[in-house]
Amino acid sequence: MTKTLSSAVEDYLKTIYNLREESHGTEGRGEGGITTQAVAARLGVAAPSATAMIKKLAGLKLARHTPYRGVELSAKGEKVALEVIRHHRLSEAFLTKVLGVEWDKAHEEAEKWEHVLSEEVEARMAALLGDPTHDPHGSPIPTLDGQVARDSGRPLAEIEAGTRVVVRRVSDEDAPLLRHLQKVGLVPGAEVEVLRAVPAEGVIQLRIGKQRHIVGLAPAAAVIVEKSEVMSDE
Amino acid sequence: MTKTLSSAVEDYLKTIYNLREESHGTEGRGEGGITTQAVAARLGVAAPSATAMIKKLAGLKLARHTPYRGVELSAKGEKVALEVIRHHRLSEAFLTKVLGVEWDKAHEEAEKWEHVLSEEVEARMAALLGDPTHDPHGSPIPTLDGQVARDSGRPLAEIEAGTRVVVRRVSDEDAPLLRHLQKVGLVPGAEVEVLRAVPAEGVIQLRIGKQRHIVGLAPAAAVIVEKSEVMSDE
DNA sequence: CTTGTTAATTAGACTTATCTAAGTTGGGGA
DNA sequence: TCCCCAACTTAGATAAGTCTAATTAACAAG
Repeated sequence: MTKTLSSAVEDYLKTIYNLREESHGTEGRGEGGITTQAVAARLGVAAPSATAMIKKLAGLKLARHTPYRGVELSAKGEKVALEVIRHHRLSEAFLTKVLGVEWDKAHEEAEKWEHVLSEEVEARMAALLGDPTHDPHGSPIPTLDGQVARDSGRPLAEIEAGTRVVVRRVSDEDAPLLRHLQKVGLVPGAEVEVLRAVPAEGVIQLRIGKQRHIVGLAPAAAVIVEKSEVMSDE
Repeated sequence: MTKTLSSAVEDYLKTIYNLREESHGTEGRGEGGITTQAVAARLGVAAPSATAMIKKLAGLKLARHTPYRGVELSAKGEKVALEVIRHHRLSEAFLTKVLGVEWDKAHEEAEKWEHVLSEEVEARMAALLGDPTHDPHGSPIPTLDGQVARDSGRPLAEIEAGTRVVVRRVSDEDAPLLRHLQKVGLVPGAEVEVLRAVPAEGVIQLRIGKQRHIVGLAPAAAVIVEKSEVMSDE
């Protein structure tokens, strides 16, 4: 019944899930769901490859496909996607916390680990880490039964000047970007004040901790923050 | 230059290397090297699949192939094989020591891990484990520069009655066998006395530690032991 | 309501690794 | 020496996943 799925299938499911999450601020979605080209671009494959795989996923009842309209995961597909994402994020946490791998390298390593973790090893990793709820980049780790903490927050790039915020999570896709963010201190938990936005230059001025930094809008869009008026429980 | 090799290629190289090691007590070797069918059998593939891959390895200069005569690794092929085996045995050690995975399950997990470990993660695992020289089954872990401690020893099945030996290593291929060996205490380091061989019944009587056991010749062939007259340095 | 552009799909080919079925080859036994 | 058989290789097919080139669909702009 639980036939083993190929890594390729797992990668597509994960990608479609992630794109759906991200696109709640619209982009890359038709009404049917996620765009073929968005999937292809994220995975670095040609569009026809994505079409072919999407049709395969539909055949496996892991997704629904409306030709020319987009793709959407079925409940079954979402379940598999969440398992893969759990493996990925647990691996990232394990790689950084236990093995001391750098932040920016953990993602690509986890990209490989996520496909080879048995349920048993996954459970042991989780236990060893104390059942973490978030990975090192601040993304929530789905639970065994598929629950995902849905964090609120907005991209740092959209915050009005004069606001004080705290960093919740950063995108883990881009290693050079990640190194930059780490260097300036834009890591989960950091306290930040938006001093001034300079749209003409495409940059914003920030106070990060006690330091002042100027960062571009692109990196700032990859940083999800939350207002820090109320001293929250963290 | 260092083009990435497929898992399949890595598996064949590892298998040819392992068969060569084991066949120093002859079997499965033609003079040219390792037999096609030995490779096919070990990997669980049909003979033509092995032929095809062996020809591919020869084309990649990873092995020499004399048709109808057998295959032998080149220096380059052996180097790759040793890297894969290092990954495999480090993973076994890591899985049992750090994650607490059972002896008999570690092998199949490592079978997957060996193909996804980056050099960096490998190094960190090795450091965390204190640069172990042997895996949990007693097999030597090749060093980074390709040195392998060549342990002496003979199969327990061939030891004369009345001899006292110490277990050096056991084959890691077969999980049920491994569980059996663990149950009776035939693990690396165990002290054993061969009490009597009963060839007619295909069994031998042993004293393992303070317990007496009767084990079959098949399991006994998978256990490599060394005479323990001289109290060695371990 | 036609048209043009962009996205999506189909068509057809290639790669890797596998299989079964059908030849070959090498070496031992009569 | 000849023959036979097991082992090996060749031939041809299949399955996954990818690609480029060509076609088709959606839809916004005239």
